[in-house]
Amino acid sequence: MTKSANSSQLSERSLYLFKALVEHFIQDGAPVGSRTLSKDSSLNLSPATIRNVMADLEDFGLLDSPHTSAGRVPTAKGYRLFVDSLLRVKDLNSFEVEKIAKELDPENDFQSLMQRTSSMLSDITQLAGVVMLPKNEKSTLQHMEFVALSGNRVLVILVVNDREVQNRIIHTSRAYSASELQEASNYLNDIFVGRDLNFVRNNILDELEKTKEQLSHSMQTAMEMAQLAFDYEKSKINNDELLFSGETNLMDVAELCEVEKLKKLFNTFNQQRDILHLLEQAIGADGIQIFIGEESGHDVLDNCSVVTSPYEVDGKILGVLGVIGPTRMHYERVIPIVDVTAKMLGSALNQNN
Amino acid sequence: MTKSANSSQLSERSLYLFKALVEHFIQDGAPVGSRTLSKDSSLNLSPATIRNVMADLEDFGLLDSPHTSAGRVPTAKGYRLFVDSLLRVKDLNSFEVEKIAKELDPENDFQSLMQRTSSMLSDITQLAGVVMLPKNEKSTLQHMEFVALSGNRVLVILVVNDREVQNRIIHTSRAYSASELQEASNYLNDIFVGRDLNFVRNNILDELEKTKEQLSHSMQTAMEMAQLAFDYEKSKINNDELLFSGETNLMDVAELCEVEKLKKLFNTFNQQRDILHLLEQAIGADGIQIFIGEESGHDVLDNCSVVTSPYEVDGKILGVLGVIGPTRMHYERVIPIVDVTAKMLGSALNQNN
DNA sequence: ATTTCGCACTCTATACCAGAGAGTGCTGAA
DNA sequence: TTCAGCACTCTCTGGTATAGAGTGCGAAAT
Repeated sequence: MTKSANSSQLSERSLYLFKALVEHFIQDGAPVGSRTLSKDSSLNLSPATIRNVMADLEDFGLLDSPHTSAGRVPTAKGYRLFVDSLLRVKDLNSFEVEKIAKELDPENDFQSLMQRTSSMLSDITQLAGVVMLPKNEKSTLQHMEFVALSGNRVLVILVVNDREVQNRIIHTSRAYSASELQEASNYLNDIFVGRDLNFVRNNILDELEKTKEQLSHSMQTAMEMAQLAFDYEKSKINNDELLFSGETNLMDVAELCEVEKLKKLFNTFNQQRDILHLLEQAIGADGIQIFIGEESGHDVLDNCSVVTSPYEVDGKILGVLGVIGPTRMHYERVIPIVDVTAKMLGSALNQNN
Repeated sequence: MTKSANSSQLSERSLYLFKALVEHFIQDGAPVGSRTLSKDSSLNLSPATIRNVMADLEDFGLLDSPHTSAGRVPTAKGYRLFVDSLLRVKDLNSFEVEKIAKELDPENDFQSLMQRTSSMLSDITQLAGVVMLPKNEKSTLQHMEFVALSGNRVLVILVVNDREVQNRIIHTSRAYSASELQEASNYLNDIFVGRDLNFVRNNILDELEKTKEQLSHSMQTAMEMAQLAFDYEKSKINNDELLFSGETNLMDVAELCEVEKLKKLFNTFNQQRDILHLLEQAIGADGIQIFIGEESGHDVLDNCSVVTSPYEVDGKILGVLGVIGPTRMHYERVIPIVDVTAKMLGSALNQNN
């Protein structure tokens, strides 16, 4: 102990044993004792020696024992060391790559591509999958269309960012004819196509004011349309920025089998807020990022790890996807899955772009 | 016992006691014993007498005892009798009606109205809410629009049934200009607006063939558009016909607190199939319909009841909504909530129609 | 004839105890 | 430095005893 406490580095052997212990624990879920590890690891050491090493590892904060006679389990810090330095990631077999590729067929439209990505992640890992939809901070308006409905109602359709369609119903002061609406939309399209949506929202009235002299009739229509359409937009809260899948898989996880914990976790998923916040931290990361247990800063995720990766098109990061599971998960398998999925989603989006 | 076995009718007093017992059980969740009931019910009977009555009720299949010394619980048949004949439904207080009305503001668009209905149901009952979206068997096409995207891609927008917007991306053999697309959509709109979507799907090519002589250029464009747009339509599976809310509320229900059961239940929700099937049975019902425990025919719902009501516009039933909870739920409260919600949703849909 | 009392009986839940098993830490010898 | 030995700690399991709740039934009371 004196030695290991002095040296800030752990010996090769200690690390080897630590790795063996973590792998063993990930496999079994039960605290690992010295006897087990002695048999298990290829270096022939007696349980007693291993106990010494384990005591050192515990001093370093890498291991913990639930109680005196229960073997050791890795701490969050331990997992951190494990995934950062000791883990050797497995390559995916061709069958798995095939499966991912098949699910992420670029032929799918945007929304269903996202949906498929999420459920594929949960399916293949048997954990919970999550996909953050692209933040549309820089949404450019591509097309605008008005359709007359019955009553004094008009359906507004906005095509944004070359793929996304938003629609909403507005109530107008009077009924408009199809041709009036056509005229108004032509007019507005001419001015605003290619502009940022926020810009449109903020400047629409001013812009229209400026060009008031022109064709006053279609102007009037356009004014009302635009005003109503973007009033609505302002009040709209987009509450569905995350797509979850396979939450029920987590019910099989022994660490989470208390109903109370599960409830909190599921509620957190439903609220989205906390998870969104977490994933936003990963958006800047260069590739895979892993949040282990308490590291995430959210109590509900205490026994959970989140493996994330941003996905990008043309080098621009659009969003983040990942997998949520117990800290005791098969990182060597989950990590490449998340990695490959992020890359494939990026390229699928690129193709269908 | 001889007497009650002979007479197929239960005495007034037995029914009164039965009702008291069910109410007591719904309140507490614990099997109800003779002593408790004797104190509780206003008619002054000794526990022994009540025991006799309870034995009769058990013979009738209305009660069951988990074991010899545990008091009685209602059976599914018992609940049936209770909700059909004994239950006195409470009126909602104005506060609750207010709340429902507020959530179901007709100003909301169709999709969010449905979403709000579901979450309001779960919120107000503290159980799980479910709303079946209208089956669009008779979808009439109201408007059709093509928007050119980058690459050889075209965004197809269909407005259906005066409220619903469907959109999809098709890949075309070459790039089309905005004006070509405009021409094509004008052309197709002229022919098909107001027709049933199935009709359009099946006859689109024939119809176009018939009018081939006319303007051959816009025809060609229209042909390709139409074909691709509705090919896609054919392959599309609408998997989201139900909107669930508040599933996690069920985690508090004592009867379901085993993780295994919860998992099965949640999976059933996700698959939608079974619940959809159940709700379809309620679509023909005249008003509130209740499925109690095993009656539903799905094992996962063994300890659950489903309270449903169809909602309608102009006397036409559009779909079904309801609440899923433990058999031991406060029917006298849940029933009017479901009832009022269905009516209010109907009128909200009517107004925004 | 119905209701009630008394009593024996059944079943569950809880606490307590003992023993087995797993694992540790420490000491002293190799 | 490693390791065998040993005392110790803690959990888990099974058995037993006991209290409590509730029943069913026969006999007495109304």
